[in-house]
Amino acid sequence: MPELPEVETVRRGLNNLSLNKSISKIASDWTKSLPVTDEDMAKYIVGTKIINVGRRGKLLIMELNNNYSLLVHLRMTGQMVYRSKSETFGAGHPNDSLIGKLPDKSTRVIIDFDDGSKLFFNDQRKFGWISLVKNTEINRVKFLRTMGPEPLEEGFTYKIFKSSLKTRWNSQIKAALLDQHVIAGIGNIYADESLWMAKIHPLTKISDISEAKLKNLYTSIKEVLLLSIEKGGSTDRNYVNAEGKKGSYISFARVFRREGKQCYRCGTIIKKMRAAGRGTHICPKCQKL
DNA sequence: CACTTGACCTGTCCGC
DNA sequence: TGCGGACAGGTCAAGT
Repeated sequence: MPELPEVETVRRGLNNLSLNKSISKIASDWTKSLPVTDEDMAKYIVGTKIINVGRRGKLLIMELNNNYSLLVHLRMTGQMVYRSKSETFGAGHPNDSLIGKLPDKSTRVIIDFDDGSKLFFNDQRKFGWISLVKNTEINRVKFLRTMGPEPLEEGFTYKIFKSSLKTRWNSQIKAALLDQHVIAGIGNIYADESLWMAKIHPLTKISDISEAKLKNLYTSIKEVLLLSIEKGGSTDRNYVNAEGKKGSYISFARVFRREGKQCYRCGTIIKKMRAAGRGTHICPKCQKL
């Protein structure tokens, strides 16, 4: 689920809610969700505070005040939800809250703060994880070391975009967009959205894409990601922000999950197909191979 | 090298 | 209502 806009929304929420509170406890009932020994938890996590939450691609980086960090990957169904001491149910209007009382059956990790508030890592499918890393070692984490450029950073020029794509010049464009080594943070939703916007068929070989269309794609990626952040991300199924609320981008989506409906540009019926092994949505008229 | 498949998990939906 | 299979937003390893 969570791609760059969703992870960025969670990051912002956690930065507002969870900083500078002393961690009194951290516990998990599923080892793979928190591959940290009890000794290391006691030594490096308990008693520390989160002083900043950063992001690289789809990875959250929660910096502690002891030169260690917790890396959080939400994968498909992960959630990081903060609850103050008095909150049992989600804050705000019930319509934008997806989850109720916590912990629930998908809660994998609970972080307790000394003011009685808690941070819940929920993850239905158990693919996500929270790991502990010394700050000086972060750059050596392979996943981070080999990650492609951040599409919303200033340094992400068209030139960088193109040279990054050159590493997979003979690949299909959608497969390359999903590859975190090429560009960080794009997943199935925003790959479909940006390809629709740039009028490129997902199976097109990159070397066959015209310079003009490639430039459109570069612009489209940034536009789509920025719009989604503005809408608080996409809640297709499980995704919620740090307050447990849904994002609204999905109702603005141009093609994703719009199978059988009309293309907003030309009225043609949106088709679902497979590309890069994933469900893929296209307008057959706008996006020709 | 590029692409596909399977694995990691749980839950939901659809057809019979 | 029950059951089997397909599918779900991510990533990696192994196979073709």
